Amino acid sequence: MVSKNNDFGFSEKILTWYTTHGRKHLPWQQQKTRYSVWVSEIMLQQTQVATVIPYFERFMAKFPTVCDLANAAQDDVLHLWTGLGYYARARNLHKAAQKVRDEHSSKFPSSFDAVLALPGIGRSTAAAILSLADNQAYVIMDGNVKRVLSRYFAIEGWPGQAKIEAQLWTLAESLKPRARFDDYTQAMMDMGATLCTRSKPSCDSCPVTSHCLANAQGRQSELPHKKPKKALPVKAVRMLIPFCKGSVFLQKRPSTGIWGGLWGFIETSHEDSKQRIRHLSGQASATIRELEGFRHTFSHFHLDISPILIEMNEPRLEINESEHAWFSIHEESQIGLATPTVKIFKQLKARY
DNA sequence: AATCCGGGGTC
DNA sequence: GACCCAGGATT
Repeated sequence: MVSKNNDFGFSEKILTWYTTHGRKHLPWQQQKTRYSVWVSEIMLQQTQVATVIPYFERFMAKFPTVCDLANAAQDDVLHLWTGLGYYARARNLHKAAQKVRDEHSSKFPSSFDAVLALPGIGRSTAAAILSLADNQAYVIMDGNVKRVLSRYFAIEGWPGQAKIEAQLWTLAESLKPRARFDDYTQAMMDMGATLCTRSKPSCDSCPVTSHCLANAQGRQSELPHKKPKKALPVKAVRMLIPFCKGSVFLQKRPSTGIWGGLWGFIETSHEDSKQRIRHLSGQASATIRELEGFRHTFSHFHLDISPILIEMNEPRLEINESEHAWFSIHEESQIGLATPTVKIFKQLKARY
């Protein structure tokens, strides 16, 4: 038996704090079901609460049940995800809903292993769904918990590292309460989000500050240790924009890779662009002009985008690749678009 | 174990 | 501009 870290009563202190100071009015905390909690947890992966709220409201209004989601078209699902990022989350959500429909009689499973087997759900998200929606005895390990525990135990090393993360899981298990697993999960997230924040934590208001090693050592700003950083590489692409009578020509991107499943402009390297432009504009008389370029930064590289407008008299294009179509820039289509695509749409609207 | 996958809030 | 956020899948 591992020595208990909760002799001090860590979880009891956290739960008492939550009763008075926790968040209880977020949209996904009302009429909680495993389905609604699941949708919110997926949206909240690597995404802040304030950003998620309007997306969650729209999503639940459009797909009130897991069955509605399973039966939806992928383009409809991705459309509601436009601008939220990490689009694989939406594709996995859709696939998982179909799995629930086909293998669980449209009822979101309640066993940990069955939930974990759904695409897009890992250990922490499975634990969040089952603790928050069902009060099952699981603890989570998200960015908030990592920060709280890294400080409380003065953990050395970057929490994203596998060894450190395993250590944090063990500590989190050792602090698990005997009941109120739903409140405890929410409380730990609230602690990290509202009190044990990344910068300027409110240690004076913290219910466990008396036993916090970071506080005792005055190292709150140093912990948790930061991710080792490295310089981001720069890539450059041209985006070709065939334009005719208020519509642009887009292609549906492959489901793997960047912006998977979204619709976007034809991308070429600077070297190949001349030939591609000649080929695209050769079908009808066309005017070529460069729009203002801009940089789009991902977590792992910079992308310098040079938009090339190809104004055509007739929407005639001979493209052999599948999944191409014209879309009006003035009417909203029910498809998923990446943020740079939306940005170019806005440039075009200002012009026409 | 390291890399891939976005976009935006915050400082 | 740097950092990071209710992480998981892939390699």
